[in-house]
Amino acid sequence: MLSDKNVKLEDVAKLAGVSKTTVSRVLNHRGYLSQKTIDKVHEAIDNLNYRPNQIARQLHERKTNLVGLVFPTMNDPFFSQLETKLDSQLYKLGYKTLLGNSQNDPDREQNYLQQLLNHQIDGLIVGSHNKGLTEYNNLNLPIISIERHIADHIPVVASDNYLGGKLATQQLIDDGCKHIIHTNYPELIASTNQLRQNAYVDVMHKNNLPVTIYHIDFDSSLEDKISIIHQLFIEHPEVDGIFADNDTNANLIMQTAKKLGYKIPEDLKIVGFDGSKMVQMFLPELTTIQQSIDQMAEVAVELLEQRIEGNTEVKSVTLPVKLIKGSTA
Amino acid sequence: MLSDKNVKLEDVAKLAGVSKTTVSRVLNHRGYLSQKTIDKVHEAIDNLNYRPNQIARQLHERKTNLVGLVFPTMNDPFFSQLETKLDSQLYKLGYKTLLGNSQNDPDREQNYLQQLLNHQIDGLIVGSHNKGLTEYNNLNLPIISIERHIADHIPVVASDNYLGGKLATQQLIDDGCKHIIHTNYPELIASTNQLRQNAYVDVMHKNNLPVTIYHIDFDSSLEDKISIIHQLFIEHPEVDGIFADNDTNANLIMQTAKKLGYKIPEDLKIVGFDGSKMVQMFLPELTTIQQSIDQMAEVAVELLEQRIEGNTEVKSVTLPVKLIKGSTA
DNA sequence: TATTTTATGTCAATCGATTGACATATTTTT
DNA sequence: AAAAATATGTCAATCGATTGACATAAAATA
Repeated sequence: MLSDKNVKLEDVAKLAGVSKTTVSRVLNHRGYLSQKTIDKVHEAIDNLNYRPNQIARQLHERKTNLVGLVFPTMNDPFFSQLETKLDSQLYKLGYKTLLGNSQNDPDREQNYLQQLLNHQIDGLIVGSHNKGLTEYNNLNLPIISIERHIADHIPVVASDNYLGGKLATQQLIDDGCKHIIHTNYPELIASTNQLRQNAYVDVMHKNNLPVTIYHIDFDSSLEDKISIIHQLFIEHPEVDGIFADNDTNANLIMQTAKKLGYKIPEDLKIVGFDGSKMVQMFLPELTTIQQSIDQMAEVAVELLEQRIEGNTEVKSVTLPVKLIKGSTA
Repeated sequence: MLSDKNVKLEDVAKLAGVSKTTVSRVLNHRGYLSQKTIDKVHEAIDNLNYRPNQIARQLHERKTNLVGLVFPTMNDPFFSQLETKLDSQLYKLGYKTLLGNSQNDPDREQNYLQQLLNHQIDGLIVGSHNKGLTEYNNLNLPIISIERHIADHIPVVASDNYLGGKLATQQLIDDGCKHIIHTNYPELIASTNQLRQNAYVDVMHKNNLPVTIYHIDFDSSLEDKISIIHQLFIEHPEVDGIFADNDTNANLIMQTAKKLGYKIPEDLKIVGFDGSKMVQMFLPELTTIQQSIDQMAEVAVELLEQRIEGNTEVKSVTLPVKLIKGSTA
């Protein structure tokens, strides 16, 4: 078996009977070259199974074609769809994806970030939830954020969360619900989830309905989430509508409600948020606010590319949402 | 804002008033050093926000600490859980993850593979479904495969698929099913899915029951999958049990069956395969064969590490499965 | 005081590919 | 035949960090 790793440009040159410079010219299509030489060199490359060492090339060009992705997890319908699409879009532009899933652990996120930077990534797409990481502020690196405000100069790609919250709440009201509860994260400062909640509060107020919010931490265990949901039903047996901040929680709420004897949608109506492909597949009955997840990825990569190209005037982008009508509301 | 990208070791040396060698010694803890110098250097590093260029370091050490993952997609419960855990385990060993999701497109997989190799990855973990890619055979690179046979010398980490198929089929038989259909991929040559099917066939034969298999391509569209499932019910209205080769298909089968008026489990019993966390969450009622997905990732990373360390005697590993009893069978 | 040990510096090579400057052949075109 | 275009080579520097060889101090120990 030929060992690729140790074959270098020089070996190709030797075998083809030409100079290093000529091989480099063939590889990079520069200068004058005869067809004969080009063929000879390619033949040698094939014979030796030569592969140019990107590391050496990158060192010279000071560009790695590596983009880091920093997200809390991949094992979630929303993030897995998003990262899949990001990877796919980056691939089209010739970038490779370096993972940095932080599991929402701040230490780990910071550490990941350091490592990604050490790897000389050309850019970064961030969608992690951690608060208080100031590292991002001082980076001299193209960054795009998804659904999260990081720093003033970092463009954000986000859904029209306020509209989403409005649509969800209004749907429940139109369905005749009087006691509508909203679930969301406990810490919303930097998250665009705040807008979903704001819309809920505004619409409820406008309709003179009572506002009730339960906090479900994104990172807490399944058991803890279910326990909070149980508590919700115990403390508010009158609830007849729930607007969950994401589909995963909507699902848990549905399952818990069914166990407690609620009939959906007769006794209780539910609207989720996200509308990922996976949830559409496993839970098509869920009425939800669908984000344009794939489009978010497309736009994020476009913006990042612009930043990498040196454009400093990159603006944040808001994307449309739409209500997907299932049978739960 | 201090620009990190352009700060190099030499700048640190200059600011600290020491030589490049001394800075390098501080960074790599080599040779004799006074505390005073160490402090001075660290201070300069902090002031300049210096970060050693990994590319340069890697070029010298000929090690990148990068591991490539080649899988068909991330937007799938099984693969997303697997890749999440792989990333997490690799992280613990100091490796970063370079993504290569092929969408099961052979050209793309080959291209990805080339690019990963160009990036001088230290190792590769493969779980893609593509057949006929001979590239893997000639690579002088540590590779571990997951649930797929690639080449004789490449260790495979896989579940006890035969046992899984046996448990699933037996469960349906124990439930009194007489007309049990199995769904699986059309091309099983390299896939360990073959064993699930073999077990089904064996158990059915032993019980003198008729064998019926439908092929659902992993990569075909949702519509095509559903269409095949529809056809299944049209051609075999007598079916009373289905053993699906994965939970995603089991889900589609359930949904289609319900639409056609089947009651589950009264009229039709279903057993899936995979038992990922996400499916457990969204479809807890599904009876399924659970693979030890997290453990697969753990073992794969362990084996890869051994290969990277130079151990050429790395053996394939088979992991246990267990039947998770839901309400569908 | 003589001898180690500790602390730091200088210098150059290395990792592998790229590139600019320059030289020297061939061809091809006027 | 002269001028221009084409084809290749040599050489050295560069990208940034690492390292070995060697030199030279200063501090600690015998």
